[in-house]
Amino acid sequence: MKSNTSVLLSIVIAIVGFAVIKLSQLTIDGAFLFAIGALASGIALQFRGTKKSVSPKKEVSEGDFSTTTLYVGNLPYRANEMAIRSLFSEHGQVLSVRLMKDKHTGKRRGFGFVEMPEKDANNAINALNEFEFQERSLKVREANERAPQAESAPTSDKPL
DNA sequence: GTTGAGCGTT
Repeated sequence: MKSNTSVLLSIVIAIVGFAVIKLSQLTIDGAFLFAIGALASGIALQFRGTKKSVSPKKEVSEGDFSTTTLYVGNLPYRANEMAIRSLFSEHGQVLSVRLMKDKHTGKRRGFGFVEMPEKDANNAINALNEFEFQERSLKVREANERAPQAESAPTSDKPL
């Protein structure tokens, strides 16, 4: 889509450059060189863009499988996200780990959220709930849904 | 630097 535009742009630049150089009483060879150079650069850019557009096609190994957010409570204050991630990774794939910290002081509040696929989530709950982690009994359950998401910017509240 | 039931940010 955009590559076509860039090629078109390069062609336009080549033609315009050709005309300008020709009008500025330079040699025809110079105008040709300019035009060819512009075209070549445009084509080269298109090739690079194509290759780059093909390469970033990894990740998304799970696709849009149903994910469950787990609430993890009674965490030791010295626990960090890496430890929690590695601990939950032993019972399923961990998509994300978030240990909630106080926004004012930045200190950990002792609980967090772990996002996993549903099957792994149940497995992790059964395996890690009330599991002794660093002298603390973990509390793992399904997390309640996040705060009522304010839908975008309410410019005008009008029920149709 | 502390504390110990709980459910939360781009």
